[in-house]
Amino acid sequence: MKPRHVHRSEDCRAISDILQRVGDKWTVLVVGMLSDGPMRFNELRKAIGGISQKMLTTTLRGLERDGFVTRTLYPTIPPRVDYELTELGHQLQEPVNALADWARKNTLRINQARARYDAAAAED
Amino acid sequence: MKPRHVHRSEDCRAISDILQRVGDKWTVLVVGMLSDGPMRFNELRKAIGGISQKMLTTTLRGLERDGFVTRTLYPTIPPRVDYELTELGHQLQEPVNALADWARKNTLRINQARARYDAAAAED
DNA sequence: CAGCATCCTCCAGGATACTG
DNA sequence: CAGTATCCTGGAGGATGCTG
Repeated sequence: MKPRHVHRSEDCRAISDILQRVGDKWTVLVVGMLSDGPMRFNELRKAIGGISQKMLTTTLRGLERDGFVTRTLYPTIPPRVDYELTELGHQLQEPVNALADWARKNTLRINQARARYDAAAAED
Repeated sequence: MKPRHVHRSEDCRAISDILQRVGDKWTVLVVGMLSDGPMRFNELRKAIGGISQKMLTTTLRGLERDGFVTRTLYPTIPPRVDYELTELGHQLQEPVNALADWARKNTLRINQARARYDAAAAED
């Protein structure tokens, strides 16, 4: 008696939750950048490009809170802080990359659908 | 010479885009509900529960525009409108479900990490 | 029934300035 | 260098009322 599908409302809400967690503007960018190894704050900032310092801090704190990233402070002068993916953080990348692959493969179809829809909407 | 990883900024932005597209509050709920077959507007509304009529409309229009859903109007009185997943819409579910599975498996670890983080933050 | 129009609230996220 | 503190804006999303 396996559950028929994933369509029960509660299940879908759990899905929605994680997608929203990971679907904000910067989270996957940050995680992606960290997948090769630890990085420092401003190193991340430069590598990502376009992220405000406030949002980088916020995003990193969130990732740290959820156990995706560790923060290591070296109390030198000037201070140095390394961010590194945890095991959980690395695992997260697999399903995210699966979605990314799908996205890459279907970007064209989606854009075509959009163009068609917009053209149809414009002609009346 | 395969691309080393998916960490190029542009790639990650594409990922981020699709995740934001699908990571809004209602999209996956609607898609999930439609995966068994076509549904009418208010049928969806009731099944999902908690969604405002405005957001259901908005979400469905977005899904239609991107080619994930078709809208069929039966000009009866009163009118009847069926929404149905396209092939593309069905395909989308696979990677989304993969992420959902991951989320289900790791919800406990995440919640534990959060509890730990919050406890540590509270004690000073 | 399946919506559009309108108004309102809240917060993600940016800009800027300051600090240990 | 790696942040915190403030202020501000746009847009996601809800509530309500009206209509073909």
